Amino acid sequence: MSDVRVRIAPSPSGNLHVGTARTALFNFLYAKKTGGKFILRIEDTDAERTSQAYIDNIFDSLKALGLNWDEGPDVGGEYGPYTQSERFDIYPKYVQKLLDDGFAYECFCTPEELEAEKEEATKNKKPYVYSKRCENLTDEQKEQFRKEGRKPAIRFSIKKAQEAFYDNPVIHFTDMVKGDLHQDTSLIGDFVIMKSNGSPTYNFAVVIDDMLMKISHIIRGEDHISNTFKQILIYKALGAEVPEFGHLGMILAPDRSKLSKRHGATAVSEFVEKGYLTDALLNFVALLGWAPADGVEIRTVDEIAKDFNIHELSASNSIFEYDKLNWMNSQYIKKLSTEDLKERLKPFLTKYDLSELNDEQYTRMINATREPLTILSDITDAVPYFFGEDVEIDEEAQTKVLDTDTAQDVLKTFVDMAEDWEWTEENLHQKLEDFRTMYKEKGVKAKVTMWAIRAAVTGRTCGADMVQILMVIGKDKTMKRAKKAIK
RNA sequence: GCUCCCAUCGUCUAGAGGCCUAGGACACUUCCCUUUCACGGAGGCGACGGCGAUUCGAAUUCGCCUGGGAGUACCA
Repeated sequence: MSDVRVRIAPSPSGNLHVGTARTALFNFLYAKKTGGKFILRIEDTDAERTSQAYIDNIFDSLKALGLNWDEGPDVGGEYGPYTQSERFDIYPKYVQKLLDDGFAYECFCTPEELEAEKEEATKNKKPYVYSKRCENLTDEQKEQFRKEGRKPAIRFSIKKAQEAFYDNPVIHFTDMVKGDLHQDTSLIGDFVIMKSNGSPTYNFAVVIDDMLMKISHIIRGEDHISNTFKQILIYKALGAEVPEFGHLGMILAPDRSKLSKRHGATAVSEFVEKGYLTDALLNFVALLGWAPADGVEIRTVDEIAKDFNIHELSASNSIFEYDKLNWMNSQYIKKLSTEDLKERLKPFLTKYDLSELNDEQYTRMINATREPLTILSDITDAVPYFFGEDVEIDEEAQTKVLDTDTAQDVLKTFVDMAEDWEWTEENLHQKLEDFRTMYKEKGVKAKVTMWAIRAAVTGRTCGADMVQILMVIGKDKTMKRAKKAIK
């Protein structure tokens, strides 16, 4: 078996999409599993839509996901350059070869003429297939067009290629995930491989690049299936070895439409900004189409790679549901060390003055509030009461708790007694327990007792463990807030 | 319109003729734990799109229908 070489070839017309990330992951896994190479190629032939910011975003996102490439624009490699726009000078040679071998021809049709053909086809409810009117132009006719100032595009002759390599116009290939796939080539129009401005089209450039980069397996979205037939014909016409193909189902939004901006985040970087961990995102996206044999869903890329088999991927589309991603993210957050979490949470705490807390207090706050975090940004609204002298009392805490006679009584007693308490974790734990017991004997439920203190000190009816809160806030602030809540 | 792909709980999936009164995970829900929220633990709800065919036997094979998705550019 020849060396496995797979690639991810994003087009920098946007930030790295989660769908692209999943495709990259499956390629990466395949390379890892087979000991092959994973290559990154930037397909920026459409200068109009390309921007450096997007290229940077693609690099950064892929790196953040840990999908490191063996060859690519930045790291180089034997078969560079790995940026398509830097490869423009190598395509004409292959166009010429196709021209010489009769697999391609010049087309002088104007956009208007092409448009008219298309309209005619739709009017007659016929599928549009290029008329091939330029396939057998005489030299005189070509000369005439050139005199008119027309510049030719180069089209690939589907029929010539088909007849040269297949007995039947219906051609087949075996897809690694979908199995036998077929297409009637007579329905494929002679597509342009080189635009009149001299730049190659996608279908041509990919083949040349994949061929020259010795890509052995092409794993990509199923939206490329129709391209695959065209590309196979080009490989054949060029006398090149046709790689293996594997087409993945698409990722759809919950409404079954294409995952787009209106559904929320679509780019990996957007998920990160929202507080998703790249490991969780990658793990989640791996499960869209792949299932672990042992049922253990939370696993690292290495663990996935061990059991990964491209032939076991699901052939169908899958829907991107936040519920499971959220759950997975919370699981990954739980596994983070305190030190790690402390750092990762800082970007989401910028609205607070962290200098109010020393390291011990900050650590304590994080440990006390980390449990319910689904995404890192949840921390923002979970900790306001740890900062500032006073707290904002929310409505529920005020009316349902602080306004009650019981709460007022509890607070008065608390203020009296706590004045003498030694402010250590162990002691507070004991004192509060005794406090609850005392009230329980008066017929006040433990949680009602605690609610009063919590409402006064945090302004809320729920939150982190009270002992931890008191430890972080300190005795002075606690007493101050408690007194303030007493009417 | 035409072509191609796909089709198991709401979602992600296991299942490659009898092991399936269809398994797991998320979500939802009940209970337990508990100073609140949560976490955790134990349960529950919940699916083979329809119709034919093959077979002693079909979620698993075949056909048709239906539904969903994709492609149909001198975009990638």
